[in-house]
Amino acid sequence: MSARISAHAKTVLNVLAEKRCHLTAEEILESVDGIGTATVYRALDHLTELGMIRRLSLGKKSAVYEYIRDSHMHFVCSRCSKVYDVQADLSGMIREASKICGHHVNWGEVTAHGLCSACLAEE
Amino acid sequence: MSARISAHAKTVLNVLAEKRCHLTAEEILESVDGIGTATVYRALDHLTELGMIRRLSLGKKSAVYEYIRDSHMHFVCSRCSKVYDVQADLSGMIREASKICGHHVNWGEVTAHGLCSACLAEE
DNA sequence: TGACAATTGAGAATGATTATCGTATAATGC
DNA sequence: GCATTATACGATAATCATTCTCAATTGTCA
Repeated sequence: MSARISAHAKTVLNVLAEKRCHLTAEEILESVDGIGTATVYRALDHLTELGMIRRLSLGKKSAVYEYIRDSHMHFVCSRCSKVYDVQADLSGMIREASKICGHHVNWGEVTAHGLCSACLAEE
Repeated sequence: MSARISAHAKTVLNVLAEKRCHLTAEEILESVDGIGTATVYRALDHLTELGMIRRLSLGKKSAVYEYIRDSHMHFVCSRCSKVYDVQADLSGMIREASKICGHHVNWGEVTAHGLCSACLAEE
């Protein structure tokens, strides 16, 4: 893996950095212009390997990618499938996990599942 | 959704309960006999909705399912993609998350990513 | 400039999951 | 027990995200 970042990969990175949220490959594909599908997927893989973005599998659908900014967790509604960002400092938990599990932990992913307040109100 | 569990769904549930680990739909399909693909997927969906098993998207490949037993987290090696179970009581964290996020949290999923000790040794 | 490596896009291929649909089985009312 | 209805089933087609292939283009650097 080379550490070089092609112009197209930079564009993809900028999209993720500017829209401050998780996007699917398809959403990224729509917001850039004149970049092919394979190239977007390749850029996402490359940036993930470089540790500049993260890939998350939150639901049954496509994976989402997000620019690494601050430590936060996700809440996924089991009913409407909407994903919410939840600000929470996970560093202590990651450190803890690292100690327990006996492997070298780079980062941690915390996802809460349940019923979001909007869906709860409807019921 | 009916709360009834068909004979085939019971078989699927038993497989997950006996092998005490996360299995893909395909692995389950292989270890049962005379149950069609669609039926296994239907059973997995149904059991997930009933809250008897959990669906996890841990890597880039297929989803895995696990019988709900105790609270633990997962470690996924970024190099070999192997998944390790890590015993850790997450209840405190879930409670915390519930408070912060303002939604109704049913369960939480914690996944650590990094280099497993086996891969670390090889490098 | 020339040679070799890396990147690209179009489209085919893959692989997991879901939908369809005719049949089989189970549940319910009588 | 029998008729009626709802559910579950399997085979297979369809879908959809993602990856692969490959020829063409572009970038790198001596």
